[in-house]
Amino acid sequence: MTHLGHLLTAAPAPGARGAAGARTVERLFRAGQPLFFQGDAARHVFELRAGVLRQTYLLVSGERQVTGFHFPGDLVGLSPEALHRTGCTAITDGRALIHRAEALASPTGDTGLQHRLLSAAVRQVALAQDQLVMMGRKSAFAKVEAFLHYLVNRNGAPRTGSGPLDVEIPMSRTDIADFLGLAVETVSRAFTDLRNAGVIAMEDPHRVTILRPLPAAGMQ
Amino acid sequence: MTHLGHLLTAAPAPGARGAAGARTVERLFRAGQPLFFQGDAARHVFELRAGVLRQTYLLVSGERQVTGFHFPGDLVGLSPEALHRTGCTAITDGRALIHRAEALASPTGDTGLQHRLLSAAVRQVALAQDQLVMMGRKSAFAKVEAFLHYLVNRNGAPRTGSGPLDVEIPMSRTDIADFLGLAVETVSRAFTDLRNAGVIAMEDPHRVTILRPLPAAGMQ
DNA sequence: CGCCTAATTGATAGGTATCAACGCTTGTGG
DNA sequence: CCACAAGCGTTGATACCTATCAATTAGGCG
Repeated sequence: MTHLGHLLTAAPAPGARGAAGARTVERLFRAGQPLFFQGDAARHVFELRAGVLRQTYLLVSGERQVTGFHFPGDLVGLSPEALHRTGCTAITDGRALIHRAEALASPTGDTGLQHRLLSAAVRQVALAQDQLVMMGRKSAFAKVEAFLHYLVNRNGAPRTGSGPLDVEIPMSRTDIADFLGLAVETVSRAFTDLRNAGVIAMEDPHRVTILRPLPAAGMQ
Repeated sequence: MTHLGHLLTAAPAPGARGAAGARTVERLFRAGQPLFFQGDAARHVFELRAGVLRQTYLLVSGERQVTGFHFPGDLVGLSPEALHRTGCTAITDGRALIHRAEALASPTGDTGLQHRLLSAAVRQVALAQDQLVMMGRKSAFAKVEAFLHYLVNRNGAPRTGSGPLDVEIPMSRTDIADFLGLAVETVSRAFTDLRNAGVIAMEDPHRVTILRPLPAAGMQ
């Protein structure tokens, strides 16, 4: 896998209403509001500036798979087809830049955006792989443990060494369950077990403190 | 998600030893041979021409997660970091074009390759999502069933309507197990159950025939 | 031939999905 | 202001499924 991460940081993001004109607009959204639905025409790419998004895949059986959560800095809405394969909904209030799809592939388009796009796509692959590793864990306990690790990394935590670490959990237990392929009750029980085991403290369901360092996700 | 799939087909692949010079070389590999290891410097991107690859993520606990299988046409080896996050091994004999990483991001580089690269990355995201949906299935039976569906789609099968369909399964039961997050025995039992249920016929472990149409993976 | 790996089948214990009930908060309407 | 409904999170009981250990068979290879 080739090193492309520097592209994201090297290319400055264009202003929402800058010289680029009407190609890019900023949009505010509120918690619970959908950004696009599964099956919609994929005409825009969203550059998340604030807030948390949930990407879901619906099955004919009615089951739901959360294929990812998105945090500020993520580019969302890429599709290999003309239609969205997944739907995307806001978990919290936030805002995003909306880029028109035409600017993405055309040679006359924003090459800076194109590079960031490639970088974002490569990063999305890596994040999906992380999720696969999470879901591959045998026990529900280990899955939720890995999920907390994932949250810490994605939230851009200050990495305060080995001390206690507060973690915001903006999504619901149901979202976590559909993310990890577990039942809601199992996720809830796993949190309780983590608390009883002294790994975390739980002030409320959406705010926990990691007391012991979590096991490393992979092989260093 | 923006429509980018046409880029892959629109841009002709450069010849292995064409005018581009020594930037791209072709490499033959044999079954079992590693293309790169987890932790290696990510200096090349592999454009698979023939054969099947297995991408794996090793955990410190010794567990292994297969993060994907690759088939001809795939671009393999992209990484958001300087090092490979996963290892890649050949399951069958095959061959691949090896592109140097420098040509990928530089403005003077092969723009055709860059576009194919973006398209491939977007496709990899979609494939990883498919895998997530597979792993999210509750029962082992449904997981293996979805895996067969996945294999049919990825092999570029002729799609002969509703008739019986032969499926090559180049990977081992262990690979499938680590791919789906199951135990080897469970995968083996699922195949047996599928045979007993009349869904498939199994001439040998690596060659099955789908007798009944598999349930659609998602929501159309 | 003997060793090794892969695949399969059996038996069992353990984990998780499922059904059910409860407390809590939120929001809505009387 | 209060009553009620609805959603979310948690906990309990139980049946089912799967991981695990174990044994067997078949095939490849030195």
